[in-house]
Amino acid sequence: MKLGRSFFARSVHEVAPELVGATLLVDGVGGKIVEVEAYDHEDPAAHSYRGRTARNASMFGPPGHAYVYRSYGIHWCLNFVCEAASAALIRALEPTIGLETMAKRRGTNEPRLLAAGPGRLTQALGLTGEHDGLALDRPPFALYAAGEVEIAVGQRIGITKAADVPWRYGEAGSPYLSRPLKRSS
DNA sequence: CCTGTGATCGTCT
DNA sequence: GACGATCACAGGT
Repeated sequence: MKLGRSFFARSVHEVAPELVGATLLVDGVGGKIVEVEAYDHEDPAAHSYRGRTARNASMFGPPGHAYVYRSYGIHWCLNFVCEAASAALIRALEPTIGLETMAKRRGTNEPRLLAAGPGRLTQALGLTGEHDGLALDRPPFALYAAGEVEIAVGQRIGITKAADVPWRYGEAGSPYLSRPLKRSS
């Protein structure tokens, strides 16, 4: 089942865990989402926390669109916009389709290193700032609902503000996570 | 396994 | 002018 705008027009805290196990393709290349983090409007760690700016405009747009931003001046990071200026950061994929393309873009043949981390993931999928604001239910994006997956929960990675909340979700035991997660539900 | 560091630059203060 | 929702690599345990 394809994921459309209605799927994303909810709280990011509902949407983010449901994205674990979903399939994400960009121009037919991608795999299974295994790691996601939630960022909401009242969250000091969220880009939308201090209101709308040129960079975060997509977070204030309609749900079901991409928010892509540059990280550390080097990498790109992909988010799925949810309701109320919130977004889910897509942190890791289990590569399934287009392995050769991803390996070429990443410069490695190690499957584990193709998309384990937000910067690696965007590089593997060929995502850049040009994809910021694009709808997720139209090409080049394709998104399919998750099957049965055991979810693990933990603290978000790489932030200093609100670092304590358990808003990181992943597939328990997956070797494709950016970092391990403890089993929970 | 772990910790530390450099790269690199747009964004916001 | 400081600081990142990161990554790769180096070195020590």
